[in-house]
Amino acid sequence: MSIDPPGFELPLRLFLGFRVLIDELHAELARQGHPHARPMHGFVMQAIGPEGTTAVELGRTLGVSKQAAGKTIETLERIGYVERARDPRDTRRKIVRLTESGVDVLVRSARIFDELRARWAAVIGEERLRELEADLRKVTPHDVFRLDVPGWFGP
Amino acid sequence: MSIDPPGFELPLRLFLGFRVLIDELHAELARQGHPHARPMHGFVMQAIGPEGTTAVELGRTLGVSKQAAGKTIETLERIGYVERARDPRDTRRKIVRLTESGVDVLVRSARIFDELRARWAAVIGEERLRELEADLRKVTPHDVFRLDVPGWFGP
DNA sequence: CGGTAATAGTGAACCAGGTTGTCTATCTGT
DNA sequence: ACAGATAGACAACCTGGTTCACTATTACCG
Repeated sequence: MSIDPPGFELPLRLFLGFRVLIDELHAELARQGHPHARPMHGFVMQAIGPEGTTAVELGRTLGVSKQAAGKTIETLERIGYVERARDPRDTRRKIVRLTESGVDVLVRSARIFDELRARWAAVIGEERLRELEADLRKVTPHDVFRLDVPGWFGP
Repeated sequence: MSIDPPGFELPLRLFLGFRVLIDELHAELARQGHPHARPMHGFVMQAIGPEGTTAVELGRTLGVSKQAAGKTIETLERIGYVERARDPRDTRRKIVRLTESGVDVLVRSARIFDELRARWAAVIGEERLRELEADLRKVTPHDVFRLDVPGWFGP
């Protein structure tokens, strides 16, 4: 009744690879003065983008409810990665923008990810790593957001 | 201020690859009569194994507290994938075992994962897929459980 | 122009899963 | 035989998700 045919390994390895990168990213971010950054914050801030967004818009891009997006924004605001201001042309809207600190996280994350990628390249070879990325691109959706990072555990 | 250097793509693709497989697995499981199965259930049931475990033991293998393991077991019990019985030789312990239905999920999951893997092989080639798995094995931990699937979002 | 409909944000109640702390019941070992 | 370790359960709390309900504002249209 042993259940571990080849098919089981692939998703596991993909997830472990992801986890290794994310864990090392956040260990390094903590060392660099961002101990409060959480895995999803990077994704969310990436989704907010340089132009800013609103809760509804953010919810749509991330594939979660506007209320969930609102809560996440609140958290990011509390940590100081984001700030909100009313839109003068539509006073219902509140525009969410990255603060300097928020941008700093993204910039550092980018640098750290590059370093981690280089470490992988040193282990398996730059050529193989490029192939790996190319292959993954072929079997994954092109729309890179809508990860539903939050939510794929739920109902 | 655009932030998307090469380093950002790798973790994203790994995660997307994982998500695609998991989502398709559960879509298919739902079609095959297991609409209540959740992503983590598979991992947990895999960790329970054919011999059965206890909450404490399960917590240790998964890398979560015994209470968390206990809650998950409760959920699995409610769905009917697992059943508990006192250990006659140590009446403190409650041994958790997969039910027929639980085993059925694992068997079907294995089959579905194999099919999904075959689909990927058809797209990128069996050879490249084997290389991809081999490369990931080199950069990920060998201990395949202790995913901390639950918990890597938290503090 | 004014009334209806759509939209943005918020709050409340709930759920899943995680944590820690505490408590009881049951071994285990000296 | 008793002290200490262990298994399980319960409570309180956190995060991040959901839906439902409500207000305030804007947009559309007859």
